[in-house]
Amino acid sequence: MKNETTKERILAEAVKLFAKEGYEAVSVDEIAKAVGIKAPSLYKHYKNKRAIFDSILRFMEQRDGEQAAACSLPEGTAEVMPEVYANASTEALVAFSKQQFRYWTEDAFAASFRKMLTVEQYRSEEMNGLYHQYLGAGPLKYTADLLGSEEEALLFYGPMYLLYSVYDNAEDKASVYALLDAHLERWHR
Amino acid sequence: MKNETTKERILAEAVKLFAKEGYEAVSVDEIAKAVGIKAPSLYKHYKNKRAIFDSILRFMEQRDGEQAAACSLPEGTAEVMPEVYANASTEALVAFSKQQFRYWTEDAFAASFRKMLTVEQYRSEEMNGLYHQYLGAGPLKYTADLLGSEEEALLFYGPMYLLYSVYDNAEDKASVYALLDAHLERWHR
DNA sequence: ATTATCTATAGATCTATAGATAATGC
DNA sequence: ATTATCTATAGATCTATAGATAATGC
Repeated sequence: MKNETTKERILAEAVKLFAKEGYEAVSVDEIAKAVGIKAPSLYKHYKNKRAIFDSILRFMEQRDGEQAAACSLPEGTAEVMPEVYANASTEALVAFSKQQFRYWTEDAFAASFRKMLTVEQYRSEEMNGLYHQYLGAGPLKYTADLLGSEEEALLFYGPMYLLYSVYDNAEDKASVYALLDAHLERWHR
Repeated sequence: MKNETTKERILAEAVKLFAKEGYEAVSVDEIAKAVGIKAPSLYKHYKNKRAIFDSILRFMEQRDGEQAAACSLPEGTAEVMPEVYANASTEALVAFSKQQFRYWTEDAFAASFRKMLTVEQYRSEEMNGLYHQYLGAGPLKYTADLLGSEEEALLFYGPMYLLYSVYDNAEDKASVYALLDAHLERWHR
């Protein structure tokens, strides 16, 4: 693969630590140790600890934009573009959901980011907003718009949302993917 | 109501702060301020900061035991007492689930405790275990035992689990209870 | 007389900076 | 010559204790 820069390694180690312990509980010394440098060296790459956190948010924002573009699903909300939503098939929703689940579980950065948002969600309005945008009310609303029913959306996305938690705790990850597939099967027949 | 002791007030304020910020991010000074005393006074009631946290866990453990006893639902697992599980009706599951949801949202201590476990779940094996016991794999397994199907259990509990998150973020709490009721309706007809 | 609170503070830890030294690029 | 790292450390904050003072119970 590509040679990661120190700046990138800091981001990767920081998001892992923030996911496990929460932003405040992680010291810059811990991050530095994980990267294999001394704490003051971090400050050559980031202005301060908060700048590392902010970079994680911006990095994810960028990646999310790229991914949405790559899988050609409508961005924006139903209000903005109702005709696109009306035309999207349930098949597409199933395929998209499966991909999203794999992304939030298998992609190391995304998985850490998801946990980080989970543990930071109550600390500020901003974090609450991002949590729901990426993982909570956001996907639920998106699903409701496509399925045309909030109750159906709950039945569709609720189990997926719970499976993230099951996945994180599962020894046998394959069995969780099997459960997800069985669940999603219900919607394309 | 009863006159709360300072020791109880400390517990109540601490769980609120731990829920919002996470254990490590909360200083004993913050807890003391919330209670309306100076930090050193806390140490007359608890040996140290960790003892406050531990008391929260023990208090919840006790309350959970009491509640389980009060609503006469089988404790223990299906392996231990399969005949009891087999006889329990889906009606009872619906009623119990509705009660559980109200407990974890309306009861101030339980709601804070739920959030606290959410933000502490990745920090240690113990916290991961408690999170799943109270909110994740525990209720899911319990439901699967009663419904006799893991997939059905996902459909039943997944939406409930997601609604906790929706509830926390909702301005109109009543609409969330309406959604929950509509969801649970599916299982008793 | 005992218990709860306070002020003052020790000792640890944490963020960030200053300035020296080593590594890298022209 | 510039950039990345290091050591040393200032200054802030945090947990916990010591000892004085106020409040409460017999």
